[in-house]
Amino acid sequence: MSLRHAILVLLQDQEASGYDLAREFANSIGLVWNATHQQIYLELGKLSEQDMVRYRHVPQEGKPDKKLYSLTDAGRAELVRWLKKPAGPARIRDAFMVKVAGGALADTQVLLSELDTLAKQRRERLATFEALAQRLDESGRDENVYNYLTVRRGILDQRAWLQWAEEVRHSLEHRSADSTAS
Amino acid sequence: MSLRHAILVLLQDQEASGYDLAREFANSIGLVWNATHQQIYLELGKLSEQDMVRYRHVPQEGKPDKKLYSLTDAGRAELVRWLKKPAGPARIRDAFMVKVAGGALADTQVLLSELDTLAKQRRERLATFEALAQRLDESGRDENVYNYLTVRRGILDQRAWLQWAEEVRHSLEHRSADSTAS
DNA sequence: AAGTGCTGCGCAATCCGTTGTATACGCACT
DNA sequence: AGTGCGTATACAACGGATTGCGCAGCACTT
Repeated sequence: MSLRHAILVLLQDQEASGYDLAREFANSIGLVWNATHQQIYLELGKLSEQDMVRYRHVPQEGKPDKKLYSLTDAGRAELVRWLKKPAGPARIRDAFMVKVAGGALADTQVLLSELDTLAKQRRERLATFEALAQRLDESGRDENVYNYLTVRRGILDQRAWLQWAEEVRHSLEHRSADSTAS
Repeated sequence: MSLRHAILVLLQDQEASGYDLAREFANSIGLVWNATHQQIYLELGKLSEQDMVRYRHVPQEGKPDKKLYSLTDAGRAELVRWLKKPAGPARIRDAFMVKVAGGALADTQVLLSELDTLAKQRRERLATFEALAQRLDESGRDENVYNYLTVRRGILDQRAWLQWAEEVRHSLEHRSADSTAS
């Protein structure tokens, strides 16, 4: 249960609305921890009840009003406390990998086309991250170490996945050629 | 909601007890989809109510009795059906990565020691997977494609993570040397 | 003799997360 | 004029997942 801590981390740098956070969870941090907007608004509600964050109402023109949240001292303290104790193991739910494992019963063509779709997404992300890494590298290095390392993780992860995808394509195309021939 | 499908995939090859499945979820498949024994037993219960799996009671000596589950035709049909429709995006919850992102507030030494612990686990897994890959490679290649690809994913993933860990160590040790000196 | 760990199954409570629905306005496209 | 998209927040219902607890016997260590 540390969606709350992920939110606190994001609010550490800058104040943000629930909507802003949702976007960040869809991009950068999303590779590491995902959450939908409903979860985020709910958690922000709890956090502000517990005085870990505060918000100020910001009226806008042409757009709905928003609430900009920021950390309180209690929130920062909670974050520091959490950072000290060991993190639990990472958890993943990768349905596509489950499919590959059960591939013997699957239609190879279906798997291949899904692989393509996913590979495309990964390539896009990779490009985004590489651009981001370069920007971070140029403007101040040491100040952004933690952001930089996070982005690097994203890059290495995408590359590893894409390399694996190549192997899969090779194996499956080989297979489908066999079965087409027979 | 496809813990059920992960279970069906595992039962595709061989009959297994809930306990066996739990072990597999802690090892091989665990990298891709995780589940605890309570979840597994619960899901096996539902699956057998819905006639997707059947079980036979196997008394044992010196050990508790067990139930060996296997797929029914309905279960196999459900699996095939599921394999056809596109998988949702992968979801992850990696608390350690959240910590790195929030590293500015963290104690560098704590992060480094946690990194070591995780790296050790990853190295062990990597060794296990590499051994497994070699065995699969030797005994029949094409029959085990899907297992082989799954294991390959594990290998590439561990390697990417370990490479990243090197970068992190480098950056953080540099940092801690700075702060010690100042 | 007591503690620890492995094999094996399971219930109950609670919490987390997903999905569906709702509201509200402006802008762009068709 | 209608449809869809982006900004912005939020509730309700359901189902999935975690945590805590419990039982039971054998093997091995301390």
